[in-house]
Amino acid sequence: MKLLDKAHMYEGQEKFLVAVDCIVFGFDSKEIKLLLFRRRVEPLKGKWSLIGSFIKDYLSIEESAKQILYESTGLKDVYLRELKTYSTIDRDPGERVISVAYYSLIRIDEYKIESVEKYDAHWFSLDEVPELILDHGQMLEDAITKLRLKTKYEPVGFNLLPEKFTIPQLQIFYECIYQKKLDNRNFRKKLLSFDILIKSNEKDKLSSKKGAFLYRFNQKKFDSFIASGRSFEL
Amino acid sequence: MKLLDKAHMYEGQEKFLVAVDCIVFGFDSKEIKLLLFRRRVEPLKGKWSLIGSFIKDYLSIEESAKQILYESTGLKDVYLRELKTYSTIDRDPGERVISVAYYSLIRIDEYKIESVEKYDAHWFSLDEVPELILDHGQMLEDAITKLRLKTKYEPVGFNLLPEKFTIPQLQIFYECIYQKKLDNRNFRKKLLSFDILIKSNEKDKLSSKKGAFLYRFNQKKFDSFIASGRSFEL
DNA sequence: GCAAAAGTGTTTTCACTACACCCATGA
DNA sequence: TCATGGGTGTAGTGAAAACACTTTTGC
Repeated sequence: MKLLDKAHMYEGQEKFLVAVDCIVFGFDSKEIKLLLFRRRVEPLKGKWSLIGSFIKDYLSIEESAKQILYESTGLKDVYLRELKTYSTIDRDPGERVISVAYYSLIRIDEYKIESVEKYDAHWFSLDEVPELILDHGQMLEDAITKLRLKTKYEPVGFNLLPEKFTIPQLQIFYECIYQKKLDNRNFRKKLLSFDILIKSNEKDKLSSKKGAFLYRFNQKKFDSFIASGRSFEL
Repeated sequence: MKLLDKAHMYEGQEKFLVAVDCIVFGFDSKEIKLLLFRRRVEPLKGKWSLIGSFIKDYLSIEESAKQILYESTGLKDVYLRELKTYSTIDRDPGERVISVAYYSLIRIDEYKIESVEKYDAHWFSLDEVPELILDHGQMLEDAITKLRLKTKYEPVGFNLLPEKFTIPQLQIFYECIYQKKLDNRNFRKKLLSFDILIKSNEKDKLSSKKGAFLYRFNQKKFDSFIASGRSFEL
C-alpha cells in the first residue's frame, strides 16, 4: 500500500464550511456574566452574537477557538472546553455552516479592555441576555447546563475568580450556579476539609470592613485529591 | 439587508472534509464489548477501525451517524451521544479530515448479524481491543472515560441490557464500569428504592439454577424521579 | 446432596443539615 | 456606636457501608 495514494482516496467527497463559536463566561463576584459581540459583518450585522470565526486550515478547531479568544479578549491559556457541534443543514440561512461550540471561563479582571472594545463586546448578566443570532441562544443554554453539571465534579470556579479570592466570593459563585443560598458554615467547612487552598495573610476589604482572607487554589494538592479517588462537590 | 446576499458572504472561505466515527458499546451480561470493523477501503484497508463515514450534505452530523449505525448494525433509535471533535490537521495522513466522534450503547442481543457480517465487524472485549487506525484508540479511551462519568448520573445501563433483565445482570454492568465488586444487598436495596423498575413474574434461568426475576425499566417513573430533583447514582 | 447463584435485614459509621452568635472594622 | 459582612461549633438525621446466612433447583 502506497501512502502517497491516500491524498486521492477522498477525492469527490463533499467539503463543508466549519466555524467555531465561543460562549465566554465571567464572574464579577456578584453574578455570572456572558461576553457578547456585535456582529461586524453582513449578514445580521449589528446583532448580538457569540464570538466566532471560520476555522483555519493550519489550526485544529480548538486552536482556532483559542486564537479568536485571544484576539477578542487578549487572554491566553484560558479554560476552554468543547461543548457540542451544531450542524443542522439550515442553521445558517445563507449557506451550510457546521459550527463547533466551545465554552470558556475567564477572569473578568484580567481581560484586555482594548481588545474587547475593538471587537464591540459587552458583558451581560445571564438574565439580561439579548436575542442572539442563529442558534447561539441554544448554544448558550446548552453551555449553562453543561457548566452546571461540570461544577458538580470539577472545581471550575477557580477559573472565573481572580487568582487570589476569598471564600465568600467562591460561595457566591456556587450560589449562582446552583441558584440557591448555601450555609456559609457548612460551605467553608467542606471546602477547607478538601485541603486544596493556600491561605495568605492578606485580606480583601472590598466587600466588608472586617475584610476576608485571600486564598489561592493549589493545583498540586487538588491533583492528588482527585488521584485519591475523592470527588469534588460543593 | 437582503437575505439572499448571504449566499455570497462566505465565498472564499476554505471548506473541509468532515466525517463521523462511532464508538459502539455492547454488554453481554459478563463484560462490556466494543464493535469494530475491518476497514474496507484504502488507505489502511483491512485494519481494525471504528465504524465511520463522511457526512452527507443533506443530513446533520448526528443524522449521518445514525445512518451509518443503521447500515452497519441494522438498529434504529439507538442511544447515541456526541463525544468530541477530532481535528488536528494531520490526524489523517492523507488529507485533512475533521471527525466528530459519537458513542452508542446498543443491545447486543438485538443487532442484526447480517448487517454486521456485511461490514466485516467483530465484538471485542475491552481488554482485547486490537490496534486501531488513526486516532481511533484515543477516541475509544475518551469514550470510556465519558461513559464512566455519565453512568454516575444517568441510567445508561438500561440501554445496553436486554429489554427484560435481571438485577444481577445490572449489577455486573456497574461492576464493569466502576471496576470493582459491589455488595449485592446494598445494590439491590438502593436500586429498588428508586422505584423505577417493573418486576415481571418470569425468571431468567440462564445464569443460575434458581433463576432471577426479570425486570423492565420504567421510563415514566424514571422521568418523574429526575423531575423530583433526585440524582441517579448506583 | 451439593454446587451455584438469588435473595434477604440489621447495625455501625460517617457525612450532610440545620442552626445562632461573636468578631473586626470603617464610617 | 452601629451597621456590615467574616468567621466559628455542635447536635441531630439519614444515607451508605459492612456484614452472613437461607433459598431454590439442576445436575
